[in-house]
Amino acid sequence: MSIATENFVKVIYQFDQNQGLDTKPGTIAKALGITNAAATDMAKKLALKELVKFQKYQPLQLTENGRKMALSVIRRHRLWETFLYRTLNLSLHEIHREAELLEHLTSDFLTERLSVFLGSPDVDPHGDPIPDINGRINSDTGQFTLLSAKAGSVYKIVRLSGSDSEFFEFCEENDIAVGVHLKVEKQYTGNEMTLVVINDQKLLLNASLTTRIFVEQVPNLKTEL
Amino acid sequence: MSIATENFVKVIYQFDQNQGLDTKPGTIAKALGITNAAATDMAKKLALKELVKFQKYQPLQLTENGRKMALSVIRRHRLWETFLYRTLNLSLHEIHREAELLEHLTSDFLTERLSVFLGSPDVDPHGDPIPDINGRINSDTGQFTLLSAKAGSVYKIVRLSGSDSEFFEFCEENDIAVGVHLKVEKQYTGNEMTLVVINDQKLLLNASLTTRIFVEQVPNLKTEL
DNA sequence: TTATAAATTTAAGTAAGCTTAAAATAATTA
DNA sequence: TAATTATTTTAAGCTTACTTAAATTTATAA
Ligand SMILES: [Mn+2]
Ligand SMILES: [Mn+2]
Ligand SMILES: [Mn+2]
Ligand SMILES: [Mn+2]
Repeated sequence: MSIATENFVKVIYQFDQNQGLDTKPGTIAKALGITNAAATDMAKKLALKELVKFQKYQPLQLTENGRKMALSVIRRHRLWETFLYRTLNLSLHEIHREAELLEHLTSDFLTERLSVFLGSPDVDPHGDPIPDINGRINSDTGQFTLLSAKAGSVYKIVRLSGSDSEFFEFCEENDIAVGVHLKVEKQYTGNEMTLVVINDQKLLLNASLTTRIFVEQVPNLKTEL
Repeated sequence: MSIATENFVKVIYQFDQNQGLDTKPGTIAKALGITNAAATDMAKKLALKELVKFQKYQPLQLTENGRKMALSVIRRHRLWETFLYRTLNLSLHEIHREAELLEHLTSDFLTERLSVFLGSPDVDPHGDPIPDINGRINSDTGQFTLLSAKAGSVYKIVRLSGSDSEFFEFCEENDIAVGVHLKVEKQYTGNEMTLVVINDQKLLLNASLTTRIFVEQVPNLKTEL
């Protein structure tokens, strides 16, 4: 399938995952940098190919085939990210930018060689789950965002969710990385601000950050650090 | 530029290198798997973009910009081949097949990171020269094909030129590889057959092979092996 | 509830990159 | 040289992936 088609089903899948974000043509169009008209047009064409369910004025939905295609693109994307991060030492935002292209011209053969070489990883360097060869993906991993973390607890960062370089640069500069432990000092619920401590440094994070930093409970370390 | 354009200027460049092969639309068309009409069409369009010089019924020629583009694609191709060969251990024909795609969606940034990681190689695993970042390529390296090698001399294989898997499989099965030494036993000039010895094994090669195996003189080993 | 704004869809059109069929030209063979 | 064959070019048409502009529908606000 074409690059345009692969990108199209991928953004539908991703917006569909982040429940709440609607998958009407306008949303897809903005994400892809095309006009609304083009997105509607594409949706109709992909409906004929049975990749997308299209009903006028309704949110777009993927068919089973569309979902499979999206997961296949995402698998290639995240395997490339892992490879570029580990072997070429690219940064968290560089790997995303390059994988956004490489994902489209990678054969099944190369994809599986990459996977084997990397030891069949199930998360990429951002902590994003890598679908397996059959499109199965590890959801429901007991992770949640810093926004809903409890004050006084220690957590392990397991995922940095995003694609813009500013976010990743900020994380890098402030020791926010997958695998790092942090303590939530206080939740300023009204203003959606969160005070955390990482490596003895205090950081006051707003919601645009805390909703993109996913953490996991660290049971036996609650009082340490 | 588009994938179609990159492939188009690349084959013109390559046919132009192998002096003798003409670069009329029909030749390009066959190489790309498109019709003659499509090749003529494309040639005209690329002439408008000043990548190709086009005169009815004449061989196609690259402009300076066209040549630069071709060399840039070839650089990306051969760096990928080197990378896939060294890190993922793909075979000589697998790396070609994959690089044929990857060459088109690789940013300048990634290209140079690849190059640095590999130690700025100047030949790929087939022995093909890798153009530098400015499009300079190491031609005239004192290499020649087995067809024109002298009987009784020892040579080092420096290049296996081709793209079909059958050729590379044959080479692999018979210890014909870049860096390997061989002795030319006899040249059957009339029938264009060459008898060589590699690792104590005698091999009788026809012209379709000897024209694709490039060797270099090995001055001090003439009598050994 | 109605007016207004926003989003979506339709319509018409474009460029890239192909196709087949026919016409023109060049190359080969008799 | 003339006739035949092969190649190249032109012409017309197709699909994909977009665009802008206008019409339609939905969502929001008065
Ligand atoms: Mn992409
Ligand atoms: Mn990722
Ligand atoms: Mn290619
Ligand atoms: Mn090569």
